[in-house]
Amino acid sequence: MASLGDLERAVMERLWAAGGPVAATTLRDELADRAVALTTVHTVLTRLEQKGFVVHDDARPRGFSARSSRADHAAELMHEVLGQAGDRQAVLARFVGSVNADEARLLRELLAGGADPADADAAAPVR
Amino acid sequence: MASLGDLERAVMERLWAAGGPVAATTLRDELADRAVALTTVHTVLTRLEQKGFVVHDDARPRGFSARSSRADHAAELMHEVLGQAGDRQAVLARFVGSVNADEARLLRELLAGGADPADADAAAPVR
DNA sequence: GAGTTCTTCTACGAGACGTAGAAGAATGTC
DNA sequence: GACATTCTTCTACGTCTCGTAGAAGAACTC
Repeated sequence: MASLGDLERAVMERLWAAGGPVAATTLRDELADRAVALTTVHTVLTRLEQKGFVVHDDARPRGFSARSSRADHAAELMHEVLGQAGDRQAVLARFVGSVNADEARLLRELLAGGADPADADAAAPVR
Repeated sequence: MASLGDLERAVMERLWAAGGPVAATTLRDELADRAVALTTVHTVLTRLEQKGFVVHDDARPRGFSARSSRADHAAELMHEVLGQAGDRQAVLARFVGSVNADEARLLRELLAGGADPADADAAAPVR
C-alpha cells in the first residue's frame, strides 16, 4: 500500500529528521539540491497528508510534521509485509535467519526483557 | 522498490501456491474471477520476469515459476524496509515490541537455537 | 494599502500497471 | 503435408500515481 515516491520520501526524511513542525519554505531550502519550487513542496505535502503520513498545524506559516516517527513507520511497514505474507512463522524464521550477529543479539535482548506484550511500548524507547 | 500491482500480486500468489512451474493458461483459469485475457496474463508474467520475480522454462507450454518462495520474498522485503530505515536498532525495537505473544515466543526460539549467523543461509534456503 | 509571502487550485508530462488485439510460431491431426 | 488449434511475442492504449509548477487568491508586514 504505502509506497512513497522519491520526492515524497525525501520530504518525509526531513520531517523525520526535524523533530517538530517544519515550514514548507524550510523544506524547499533543505531540498535545494533538487531545486524544487515551493508549490511543488506544497503539492507533495498535501499528498502525504492525504496518505496519512503528515499533518499540519494552523499556524500561519503552516507547520508540517510527520505523523509517526521514522522507526515507527518502518516497524509498521514490516508488520504490514508480515501480515500479507500468509505463513507468518515461516517469514519470521527466514527473517531472523538472515539478520546479522549484532542484530540477533539485540533481538534476543529485546525479547528476553519485556516478553510481556503489555511492555511493548516500554520496550521500544526512542533513543 | 519492489511494489506489485493488484494483478501482479494475484499472479505471484498463484505461483507461490503452486510449488512448481505453471502454464499461462492455468493462471488465466485460476484468475477466472478477474476475467483476464490470456495475453494479459502473459504481459504480467513478462513484467514480473523483468522485475526478477518470475522465471520460465523452455518447455512448450512455458512453465512459469516464482523465483523465491513467498516467505523468502516477504523476509527480503522486511529486510529492505529495515535497511532503508536509518536506525535499524530502533526499528527492530519497535518491531518486536509489537509482535504478539506467540510470535515473540517463536522469535525467542529461533534466536536461541541457531543464533550463529553462519547458519543464516542454511535457515533460509531459496526455493 | 501596497508589497511580500504563503496557500490553494488546477494542470501537465512521464512512468507503472491493467488490459488486450494482431500477428507470428509451434503443435497436433488427418 | 496442409489445416486447425494453441501458445507466444509485439505493440498499444487508458488510468492512476508522482514530479513538476503556474496562477490566483489569502494573509501578513510596514
